[in-house]
Amino acid sequence: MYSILIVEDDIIINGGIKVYLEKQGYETVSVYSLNEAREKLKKSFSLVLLDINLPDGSGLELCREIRQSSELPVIFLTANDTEENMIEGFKYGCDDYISKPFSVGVLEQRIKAVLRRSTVQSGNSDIFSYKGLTVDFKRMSVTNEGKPVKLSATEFKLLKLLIKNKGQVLTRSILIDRIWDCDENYIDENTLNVHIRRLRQKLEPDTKNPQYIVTVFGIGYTFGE
Amino acid sequence: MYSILIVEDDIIINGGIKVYLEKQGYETVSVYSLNEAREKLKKSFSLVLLDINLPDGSGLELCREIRQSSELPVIFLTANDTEENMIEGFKYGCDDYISKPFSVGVLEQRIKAVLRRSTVQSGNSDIFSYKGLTVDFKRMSVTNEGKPVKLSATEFKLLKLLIKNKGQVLTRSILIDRIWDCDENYIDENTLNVHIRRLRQKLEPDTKNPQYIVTVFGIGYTFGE
DNA sequence: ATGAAACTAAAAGATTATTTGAAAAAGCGA
DNA sequence: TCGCTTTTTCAAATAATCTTTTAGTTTCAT
Repeated sequence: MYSILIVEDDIIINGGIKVYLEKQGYETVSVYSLNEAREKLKKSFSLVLLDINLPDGSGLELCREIRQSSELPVIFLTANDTEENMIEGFKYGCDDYISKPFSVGVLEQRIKAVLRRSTVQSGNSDIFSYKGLTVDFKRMSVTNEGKPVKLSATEFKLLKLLIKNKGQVLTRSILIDRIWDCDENYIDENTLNVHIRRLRQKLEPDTKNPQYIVTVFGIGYTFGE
Repeated sequence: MYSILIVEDDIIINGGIKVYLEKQGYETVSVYSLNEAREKLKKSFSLVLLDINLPDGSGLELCREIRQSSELPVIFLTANDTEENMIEGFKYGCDDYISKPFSVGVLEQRIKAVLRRSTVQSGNSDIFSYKGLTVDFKRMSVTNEGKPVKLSATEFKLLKLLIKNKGQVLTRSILIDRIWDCDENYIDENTLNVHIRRLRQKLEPDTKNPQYIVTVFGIGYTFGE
């Protein structure tokens, strides 16, 4: 369950976003000023929607404060080009911005995308799990549907690379580069394919329909989805 | 922190640029040939300074390769009018060129300008959305009305090209040039039509009335409106 | 109404992935 | 170190998927 803080002084817009997002299954909290936002931010959220122009200051300010202590994703709501330029100029680490007026559908897409990215980044934890698969990077152990799985060093490296870049498609050449320390004497692409195959045999319940290691035809592989 | 790849076979010039830019706070990597550049480009850079005449080929060649997968800004270093003319035919949104001999100060100004332009133009994120369509260029994923859509490599390339040039009409010959490595053995225009058709089948709610990929009769295609 | 341009559908052609098996290399314990 | 096991690599056959061509149909501008 994701929780979203909506910081927007326009009551109509704020309410509109709130109603829509809640209908989509998000938890939301609406505030209308920087100070209220600061207060609420003592609790934790998955994401902040942040207006730039607020009655008691600029959203940019708040974004900077947030960045000082966390990686909480921020999406700015901008009213015009000037504000967009401000964002560019300030280079505050915002994750995205969206220009008013916007359709709630588009907003939701952006939110999803940002959340997806941010949960990927949180992949610096030592233990990863997805569906029946659990990988402990520190202990280098993998379990699938509760059962331990033995992987070779290369297989583990490959799986780790895919997981750490979950959501992104990794081309074969990138995978090869990263697994076989850059410019080792040339490695055949098929070698990679074979390693993928063995990983699949060990992990996938149905090899013909992989849910973990997915082929992107003509490009490479990606984890999940 | 910006990182700049310097591709220039003249050791003196290359070194001079490197020293100056590093003093200005840029990270730089120097290479002296196309092949070295290709190797380094597996890592990411903010900008490429690219000589035209290189021992193992033309910088234009490399630029084209870069363009196939990204909008990484390129500034050409040209030695004479002939080279400048060659570039004109080549130019793309975020490219620029500078004629030798140049002062490093001028070079830095250009670099700043290009970087500014590229971060503004390339927009706020890798995510594009319009009506029900969302394209995540980094993830290479597309969703339509919330549902994921699987595109082939060519289809994705085509869609990306149209979206990145939203607002202008792309002629068939330009599309073909950019998608099929320029002077591949001649590609039939109908091939392109067929790819467009498949994209439409996958994306358009009503194929007869396309809202995303719009035909401009007698000329080519354009994205949206 | 006409010819040129664009679209469609389906088959042929070309690429790219997967699978398999076997040889080479690397690890490992005695 | 030797022989054994495991892992990795490569090559070739098969399978899956994508691309291009062809040919017929529709749409468009004049």
